[in-house]
Amino acid sequence: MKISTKGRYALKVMTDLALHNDGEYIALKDIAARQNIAVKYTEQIVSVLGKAGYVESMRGVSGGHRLAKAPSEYVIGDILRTMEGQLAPVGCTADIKGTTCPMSESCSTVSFWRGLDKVINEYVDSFTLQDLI
Amino acid sequence: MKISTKGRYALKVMTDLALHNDGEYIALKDIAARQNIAVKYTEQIVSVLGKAGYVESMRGVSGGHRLAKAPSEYVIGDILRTMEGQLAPVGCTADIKGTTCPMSESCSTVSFWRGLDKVINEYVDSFTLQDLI
DNA sequence: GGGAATTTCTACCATTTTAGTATGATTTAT
DNA sequence: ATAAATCATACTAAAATGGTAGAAATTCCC
Repeated sequence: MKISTKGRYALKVMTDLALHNDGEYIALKDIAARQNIAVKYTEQIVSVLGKAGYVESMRGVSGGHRLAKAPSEYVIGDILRTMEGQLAPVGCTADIKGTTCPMSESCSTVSFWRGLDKVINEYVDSFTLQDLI
Repeated sequence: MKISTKGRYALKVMTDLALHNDGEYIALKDIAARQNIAVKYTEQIVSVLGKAGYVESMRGVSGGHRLAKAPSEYVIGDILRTMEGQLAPVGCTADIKGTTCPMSESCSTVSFWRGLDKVINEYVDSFTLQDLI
């Protein structure tokens, strides 16, 4: 029952960008140094965030990254789901690839898991990046 | 963000025992067959449940397992924590081996994670085995 | 146009966790 | 004695995790 470092670090990176959200591009190595993450690993994380449209990047000498939107427009749940995939705590509630567990009809634990799924997602969707800074 | 099969199967095993809670010992292979889990894997799970005092076992020909208490006395959160360890979604809130993350003071995401930890544990602690059957 | 700083892309890799399997010993009822 | 069951321990294949490494592409500045 763990959020991987991908999700945790992504949140750190996004809060770092939000705290330096003055329109300038911020170099990856500065973010990595402040958040104590390996530069090369930070690259991978920012790459995913960029493809999701959450950050804008600029190459070259004074390049770097910056937020694409205002901090209040980022829902934390969206960021985590982007990095982690579905936050569903068990596969049988998730409808992954359109397949559901064949026992789900008769399984008395399924509704319990669906409920857990719900409280997790409601929680992470109740915060924006603005709330964290 | 997943509950492992250990936790999921443990809940299945416990509900199976709760549904056949007539004081008789129930053979592992019957549980395994009904719940569609490999017998040998079920052994490992029941072993942990037994060491935690959740099930009573009897060896020999007409042996098996049964609940040690009434279904309403089992808190689901306890069962899951027994199988999975702490349910804390990120390590930095967990105090594992007495070590906390050195950045936790300055990390603005920590309180967010603590909150997630809280809603998860409150949810799983709000159900008993009786509620699932 | 050249060089330096930076992102971007692709591949690789060691360790840990997960989800079992396998083997065999021990206990108990009949 | 024997069959049926739990109990204990070791092993293993596959996947996920948490990174590293190297080089190419882009941009700015001189």
